[in-house]
Amino acid sequence: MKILDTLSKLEQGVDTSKKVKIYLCGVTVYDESHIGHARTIIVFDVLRKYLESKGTEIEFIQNFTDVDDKIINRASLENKSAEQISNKYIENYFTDFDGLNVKRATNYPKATEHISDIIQFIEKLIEKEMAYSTKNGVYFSVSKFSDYGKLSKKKIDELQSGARIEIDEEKKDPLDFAVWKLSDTDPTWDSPWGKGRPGWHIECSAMSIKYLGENFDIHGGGRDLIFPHHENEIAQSESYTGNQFAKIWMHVGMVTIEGEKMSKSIGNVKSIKHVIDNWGPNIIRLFCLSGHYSKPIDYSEELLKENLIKWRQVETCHYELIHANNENGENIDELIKKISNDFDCALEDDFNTHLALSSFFQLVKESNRLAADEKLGKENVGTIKTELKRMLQILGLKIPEISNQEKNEIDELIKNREKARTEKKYQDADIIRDKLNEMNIELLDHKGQTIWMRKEKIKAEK
RNA sequence: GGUACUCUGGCAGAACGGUUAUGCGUGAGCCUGCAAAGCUUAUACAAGGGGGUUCGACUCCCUCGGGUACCUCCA
Repeated sequence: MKILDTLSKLEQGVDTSKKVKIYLCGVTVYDESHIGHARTIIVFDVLRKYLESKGTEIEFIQNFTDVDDKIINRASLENKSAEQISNKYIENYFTDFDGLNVKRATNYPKATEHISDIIQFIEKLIEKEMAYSTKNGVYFSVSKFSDYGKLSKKKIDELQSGARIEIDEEKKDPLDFAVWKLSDTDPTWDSPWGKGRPGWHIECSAMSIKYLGENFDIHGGGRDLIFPHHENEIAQSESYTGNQFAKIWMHVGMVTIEGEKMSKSIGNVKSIKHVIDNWGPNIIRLFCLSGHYSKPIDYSEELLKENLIKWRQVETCHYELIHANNENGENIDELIKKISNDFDCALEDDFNTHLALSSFFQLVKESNRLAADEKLGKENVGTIKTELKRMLQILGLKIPEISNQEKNEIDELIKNREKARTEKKYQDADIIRDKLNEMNIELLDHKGQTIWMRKEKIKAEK
């Protein structure tokens, strides 16, 4: 598999013959997760599911930033401890992402649980004279790291002319950033430099190296993290180890809302709760995968609706396959093989989920075409089913299960409707159909048989 | 202002230096007792503006313009 690396700007191969180690910068737990978080996390979810489906072992580490001024502010605002706030939003995170059918990471390390690792990390930076302490805290000395700016393609002298740099007389250079902040406001920890808390970037350096080693395969996150977060991580980590940090930097584009950027001040932040409630997990996942991961994607009713229609086709396909029993099926093994191969090739080539989705929908269309032509024979159903199942699994899409009891009930009602129809009692037949509709069951009248489909209820559809 | 990314038909979104993307939408048809769903078929002949390289550019280069993100410990 090849991934376009932000640092080298080249497509770099991922060695999938051995365990692949991935570190994803997760969320700062001070508020609800939104559709932007969902996109990044879903992209990485599909990446790992694809690699796992190929038999590659994945170690997937995703952090929670649970020390941050935003958390502290929120805590004082709500009269709670920082821990209460972060715990609340961690719990919230899992509710949201379980709801989106995201597989849990191997581990979710938290900054607060790695303070000693962080202190040890900082000590070594000081020892190497890459960091120094002042009366405000410990700072990383940017000028000592000659490659500073290599990820974000920024030049140090240009950065210095930036207007928003805080004036801190204690710092040797305005670009230097805190790795340890001295503070008396909780939460605080003791350190060789005094009571305080870690800076923002240091946790990811310390934790990624702790769990994945000095030189792991993929480091990911949203594009907005390139600077300063990932730039600083590189500076700290490579100073610490003396080696190359992540092999590949993979950054996911932003989600805009109806063409505008998503921001609290505009008030257009779409929480995951909101989007799941309105569209359900499958459509959100399709939406998040509908563009190339590196490019921005625009959240709009129109696009969501388009994905809804596509999802309906998938549902139809699934139920047609369940009921398929035509006598003379068409052999399409070769075609399925090609679609399957195209799907994989798309993902292998810089993880192009949009192209992979077109293969997926091609499979769905092909299957639905055969069903319409009554050529969905018992022999070819197996091939399609297997392939569909494989793709659904990788994409993290799920068609809800139905209990046998419910199935029997449905079959019974359909039988009654068929009876009414043959007797031309159409009013009676329609009453039964309406009743089934209320159970979210739609009927499909084929020539020989009526089949039923449980369509996911989508609030936004009405 | 700087840096990065980006700009393809009504919308979304690909490939490729010379050939139809594809999907949604829209029109027509099939199926149906009627619907719904599904299927078939038709439809866009597009490349932000301007230059250049080339026999030929959507694809390479320059330039102008639009968009998005970031520009530091924190609004």
